[in-house]
Amino acid sequence: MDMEVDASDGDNNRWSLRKEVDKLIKGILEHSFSELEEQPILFFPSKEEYGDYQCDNVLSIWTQLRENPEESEQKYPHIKKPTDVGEEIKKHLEKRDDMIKEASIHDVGFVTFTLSGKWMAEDSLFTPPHDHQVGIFQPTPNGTKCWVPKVSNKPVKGTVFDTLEIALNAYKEYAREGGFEVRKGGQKNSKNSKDEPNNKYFYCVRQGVKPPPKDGNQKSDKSQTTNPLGVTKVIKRRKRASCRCGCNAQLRLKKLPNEKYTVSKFIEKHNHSLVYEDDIKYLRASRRLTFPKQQLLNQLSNVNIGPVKSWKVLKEMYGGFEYIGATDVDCKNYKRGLNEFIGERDAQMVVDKLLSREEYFDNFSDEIFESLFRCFSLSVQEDDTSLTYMIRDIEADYTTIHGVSVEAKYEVTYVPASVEIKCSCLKYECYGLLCRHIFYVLRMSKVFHFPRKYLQRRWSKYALPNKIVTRPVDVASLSNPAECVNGVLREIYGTVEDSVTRLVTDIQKLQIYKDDLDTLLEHVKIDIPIAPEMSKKELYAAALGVTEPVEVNIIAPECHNKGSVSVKRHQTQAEKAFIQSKKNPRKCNTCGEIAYHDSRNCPTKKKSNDEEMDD
DNA sequence: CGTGAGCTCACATCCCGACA
DNA sequence: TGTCGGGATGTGAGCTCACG
Repeated sequence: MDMEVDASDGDNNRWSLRKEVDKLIKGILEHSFSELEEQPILFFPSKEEYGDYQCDNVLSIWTQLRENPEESEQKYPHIKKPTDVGEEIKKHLEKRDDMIKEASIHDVGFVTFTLSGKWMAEDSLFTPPHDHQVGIFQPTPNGTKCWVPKVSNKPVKGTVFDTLEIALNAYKEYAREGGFEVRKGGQKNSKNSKDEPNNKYFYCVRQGVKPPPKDGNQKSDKSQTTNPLGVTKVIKRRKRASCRCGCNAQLRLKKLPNEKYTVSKFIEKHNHSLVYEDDIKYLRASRRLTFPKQQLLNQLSNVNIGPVKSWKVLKEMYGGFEYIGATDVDCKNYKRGLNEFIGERDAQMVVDKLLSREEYFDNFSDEIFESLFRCFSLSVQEDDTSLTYMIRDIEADYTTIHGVSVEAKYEVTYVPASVEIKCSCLKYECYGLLCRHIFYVLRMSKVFHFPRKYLQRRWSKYALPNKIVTRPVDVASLSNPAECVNGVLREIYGTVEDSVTRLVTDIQKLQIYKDDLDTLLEHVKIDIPIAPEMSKKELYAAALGVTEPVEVNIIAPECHNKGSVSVKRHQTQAEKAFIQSKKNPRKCNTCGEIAYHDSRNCPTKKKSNDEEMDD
């Protein structure tokens, strides 16, 4: 039983199936064998046909009764053998026919029983004690029950939302706090189908009921398939419970003339109990593998750490699985999706990535050439330490919308003492390559050697990284936006880590630092209230730092390694000799010796073969 | 059809007892 | 005390099913 909670957990006052069963057996034992102070001994039976629970108190009770046979004979005249103890328990179990579907006795008198499905499904039993309940329970006059989420900020009728997305997010947030999940419902489109719909419905995820199987499409628990070779295979169908129970809670939105949406109907009553506060973290709305976490999963997978181990790493990092916001299964599914996304396109992706770099980096020598013929200095300003050139680039002229050509001018600042140079075109900052304007200024300043500090390691023959993972020194120089995000993320981690390292001894300052970060987050939240939703594919592409290949022309060659990897433990010489000693020697037909070889692998034969090869 | 999640296989790793 | 064998358990990856 999935819902089973350890009955011994005294701090937990929540309703549990096991506790109810425990209570029942305890009552029976107290009633029938009052002075024995027997505690219920309950197990899950070893065999499925025995039912849901097995009560093993029989032997314990029988042993105690045998200690004082005469006294027991007086008190329990009907008990003559262990099976009678079982019968006694069974009799009382059967009296509770609302709760117990079936009870029987096995072996020496163990009682096994099955719980009634109707009893388990009864809502009142699943209603947790009042203080643990999320929603407010309301019995209605006609006897049906309903639950209302206890949330202060609810989308009442008449509330106006700018877009459907905002409305959905608001309802989802309300649902998360309230303890239920949201599903998108139908919509009524406007005449122009490209426009946003006129009406849109959002429902509780338990809305509706599971549709009955269509005639002729009825699926039994087991079905048979026959493959082309005529071999029939029995497929066992999995049983999956539907959570739909015809709940009517919903949010209906209607488009206003100003393209905004208003709540036209809001039903807040649910016909089922809501999720406990403790379990809200398991709701889909609370589970989200954020981009940084996806990044971590991806990076760890690069060093052969799979999703489950990565999830455990996250658990340690965040101080408990409830703070991760994702289950291990979420991590596994993400990894599977990522692998699916890559598929056989890995080679294509690598090539595309390199080609996209080529797009950004044109021929570098051209840039020096262009500095000679396309760039001219318009003015030079000189102060104590630096020179500021205005450079006119005749190739970079651009036209505005009114057809007027605008001359491209760039400002280059040069500090001769430290050979510091910066151009307003920001090419170096973007791609790590100096621009033609800088070359022009360097030439004018009679600098005839390439400034060492502007020669990045990656353009040199030492470009191979020392480590597998390197933190980029210059984030802006990364070639595409996806790589930029990863780079910035690493920089942020680094900054935070550095700050904490410095502040680790000063808790007060660390707290101030944390508060400052919270303030920054608040600013971001005001700026971007809802995190933009990226599609799965976009997320995978971003995580890998690639764009999804449109077509696949390059497929990685299949690689067959010579021989196979031995999974056997390495044997020492002594061990090999020991194994050899157990074998019986045999007579070799080639050399005539009695040894541990035969005519096929005779050393003399091998020797003669080698000589032949040499000839 | 997309997706969450169960099932299974094969391999890796852990752990415990036996033995040198 | 160290090493080995082998069972138990953990894990990654692929396959599959069924809900929505």
